[in-house]
Parts: sequence; C-alpha cells; structure tokens
Amino acid sequence: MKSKDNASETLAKGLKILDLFGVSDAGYTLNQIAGRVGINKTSVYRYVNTYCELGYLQRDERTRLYKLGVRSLALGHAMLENSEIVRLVKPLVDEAHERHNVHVDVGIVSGDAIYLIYRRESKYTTAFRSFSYASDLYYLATGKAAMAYMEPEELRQLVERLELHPKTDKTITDKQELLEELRRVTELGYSYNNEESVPGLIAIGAPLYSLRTNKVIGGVSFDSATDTHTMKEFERLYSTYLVELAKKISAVVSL
Amino acid sequence: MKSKDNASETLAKGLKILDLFGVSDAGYTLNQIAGRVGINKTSVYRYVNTYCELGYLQRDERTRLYKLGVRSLALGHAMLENSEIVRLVKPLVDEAHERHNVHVDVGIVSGDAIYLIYRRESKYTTAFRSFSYASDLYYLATGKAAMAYMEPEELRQLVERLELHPKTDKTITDKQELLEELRRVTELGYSYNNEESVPGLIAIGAPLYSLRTNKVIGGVSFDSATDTHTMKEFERLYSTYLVELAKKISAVVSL
DNA sequence: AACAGTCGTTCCGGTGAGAGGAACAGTTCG
DNA sequence: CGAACTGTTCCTCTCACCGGAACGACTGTT
Repeated sequence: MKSKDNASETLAKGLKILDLFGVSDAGYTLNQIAGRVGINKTSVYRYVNTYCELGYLQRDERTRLYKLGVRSLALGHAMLENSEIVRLVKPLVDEAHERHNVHVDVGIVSGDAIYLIYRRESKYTTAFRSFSYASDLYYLATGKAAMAYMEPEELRQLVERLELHPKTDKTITDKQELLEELRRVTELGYSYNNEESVPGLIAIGAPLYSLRTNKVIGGVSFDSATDTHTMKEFERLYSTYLVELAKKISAVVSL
Repeated sequence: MKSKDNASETLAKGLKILDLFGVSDAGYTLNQIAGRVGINKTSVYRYVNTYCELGYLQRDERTRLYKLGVRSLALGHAMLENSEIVRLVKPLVDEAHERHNVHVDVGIVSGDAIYLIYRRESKYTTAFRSFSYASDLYYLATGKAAMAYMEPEELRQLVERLELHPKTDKTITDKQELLEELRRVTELGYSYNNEESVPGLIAIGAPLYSLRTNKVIGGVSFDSATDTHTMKEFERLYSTYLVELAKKISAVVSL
C-alpha cells in the first residue's frame, strides 16, 4: 500500500466498498465485493459487517446478497436535501425539463472526474440508464464543455495526465483531436457527445461557471437518442435553451 | 471503546463523521466535528483528510469550513436512483403530492430508528425544514403507524428499551399512554402526530407492509401546519387518501 | 505590542486493532 | 459424491492508528 500521510487507510478502503454500491442496484456477494475493490476477503468481511451493523448495508433476505441499507438511502437523501448547490440547481433543471421535455444532466468537476449530482430523465433516454456517478471528462458532453472552458494551464495539465480509453468506437482517443474539438466548443458555446459514451446516445453540453471566481465548476447537458433526433436536429432545437439554462444555473450558483 | 468483534472500529468512527453532514448543510470546523462525534481531534483530522482527498468532503473557500463534497452528493444521488425501493415509492408519492397538494414523508424502519427516504414538501411545511434523516419512532406519525402494526412481541421489546424524551410539550413520555395510543391507531387505521415532534406541525400516518412477509417495514405520513389545518379538518380531508396511498406503496414494495 | 482565542497541522511513542493467509462449515450445483 | 460457491473463524505479526501535547498561522481585543 502506498502510504499517504495524514490519512486513514482503513477508512479509505472502507469507502471503496460504499462506492461500489453507488454504481449498481444489484446486490453483491462478499467475494464479489472483495474482488471489485481489490481487498482481501477477511478485511472486506469486517468492513461489510460494520456497514450492516450500522444499517448502511443490509442483506437481501431472498437472494442473501449484500445491498444498500435504508440508512444509506436516508443519508443520501438528506445530503441532497441539505446541499445548497442541489437546492439551487433543482428548480431550474426541473423547469427546463418540464418545458422542453428533454433529458437533463448536471455534472460537477472535482479532481479529474465529473460527478453527476442531478438528473431528470426523458422517456427517450430511460433505456440508457447507465448510471456511473463519477466519470472521466473526455467522453461526456458535460465534461467536454467543462474542459473547453478551463484555464489553459489547468487544461494542459489535465490532458497531459489523461488516458483516453475508448468507451465506444466513436470515443475520441487522440489528444490532439480532443484539443481541437475543445477549441471548436469555445467557438460554438456548447459541446457534443456524439455516441462517444454509449451507442445510440447523443447529447449537447454547456459549461457551468462560478461568476465569483470566474472558474468552470462543471457542465449541464441535454441528452437524446439517435432514433429520436439526429445531432443536427437536436442541436437546432435545443442548443439555445441549453446555453440559457447553463447561464441561469451559473448565476444562482455562487460557489 | 467497547469492542464488538468482526467489525472495524475505525470505519465506524469515520462514518460517524459522514453522518454528521447528513443532518445539516452548515459547514463545520475540525474542532466542531471532533466535539460532535466525540473523537479526539487528531483522529478526526486524519479522517477528514481522507474524506477530502477522496472528494467526499471539501473546504468552503470563503468560510474555510468543512462541508459536503461533490462526490458525496453524486454518490447519494446515485444510491437513490439505483435503489429499487425508492424507484418504486417515488411515482406513487409524487402522484399523491401533486393531486392533493400535501406534504408527504416516507420512512423505513431499521433497528430502533425510522429513516426518511423520500419526501415531497408542500408550501405549508417548508418553514419546518427540520431535517434529521434518522429519528426515534415514538414522536412521528410514520413511526407510530409502524409501531402500531408491529408484531406484539417485537413491539413489547422495542417499548421496553425505549427512552421517551420529550421533543415538545406534547410528546408522549409515558409508555402506558403510548401503548394505548398505538391501540387506538390500529382501530382507526392511521396515526396522529399532534405537534409531538415540532410545535405547529401536525401529521397523520399509515403503516407500510411487506405483503410477502406480512411485516411492517415503515410508514407514510401527510403533514401540515396548525395554522393551515386543525387536526380534525386534516384528518377528515386526507385520511382516506393517506391509507389508500399506504396500501398502494405496500403493494408495489415486495421487499 | 502583547494578548487570548481560534484555526489546522505536526510530532512521537506505545499499543492494540486490523491485515490476511489458511482452514472452516454450510449451501447449492451438476 | 465432489466441485464451487457462500460466509465465518482462527491465528500470528506488525504497522497503522491513537491521542496528548506542542506548533505556527490568523483573527480580533485590549
């Protein structure tokens, strides 16, 4: 184990387990958990036991698998309700969602990842419920919008340590190509996701600013499916609303 | 420290900190955290550092206080989205909320506590946003409804280890009185919360069953304010809808 | 300028909680 | 019946955690 100072390795390992339950509703067996997080079974056993005793995890009575406990759900719910940023973003996204009947995602950048903190689905996108709560930036509309508006030096360093793994056959895997695309984003004011993360899923994204610090904090996207809209259609119909929404959100979020 | 076997004390302590951030949107200082959770400052420092490095917590740039990080929000959001029970409950509660324009709470019992896993507010109750995600059962409409329909032996044991602390001057603090009230609940089919948790806040609650095991799993409540409805009015207007909603939820939730 | 009161941070020594390999028992599968 | 799972316990070793104390950096008070 690489030992960073001033941090609890035990806690960090324990959190990796909780993390696992954020990406899937399916239950896990003890060995599966141990395998996924890369910790030996005995330790995982102790951690999982701790979670269960406290109510964060519980065992499904039928399948005997470990799954999320009520306490995690309640805690998650409470965190969202109490979070200032979610409380500010929610009504604006809801309004846009209801008015234009479109799928909306809001992602916030932290470290080298973008985190999905709010989503409103449309009937066209429910088929694509691939729900990873944390993603790399380079294959998402929200992420590319955020990258495009980063400070040049920040972006340079990010791209340098980036590894471009293809999610689909349309994922951009060349750094030069990515940088050129990002330049086009700044000209246009919004980004594309042209089936780069999931086949059949397209999106346009716009950056979210903090007007106080003038720095990018994330992105917002409208999503649709290729059998519903072509990219050109989708762009023509919604891009102005998207940019408008992004500005509204940026205005109320004074991080 | 009392040492329970097969559990990680370090992880348990670390989770107490995360828990703290579920009950309030206010930031905390390191010493405040240490005080609240009852752990010495140095350990808390290590835990908090771990959380920050991983993005679960972050420091507010202005106030320098520790607050929830984006990762926690995204994880919470993901857990709720992925949770089967939330996904089942949500549409039913939303429908009732929109049709009757009333505040709805859904609580699930785990251990000796009831956890709020979904809420839709009305304009009458927003003033009361006291948001503790886990509560004792005896002063809530959801909790009392759940208690009333527990198996006799289970209830007896629960009441035995109960300590009835008054939350308001109307909170029931006598075990005999509580048991009598619960008996009346079973006759009526729903419970009251007559300003027993927060002054000015009233509610009626109905139990949620698992039809498979025939056991209580929680409760659902409609809430209002004393300056909007008297208890009699509120009961007359909404009790049938509440019981109806509780049955619907119980039907879809086959835990 | 000296003060008291915060804040987060570091240092350090003693110890016990956690690590983790191995073997366990209980089950489902074919 | 064995094979492949499951969760669980036992064991020893050691290192990561504990926690009191002292630190420097700020802030506001006198």
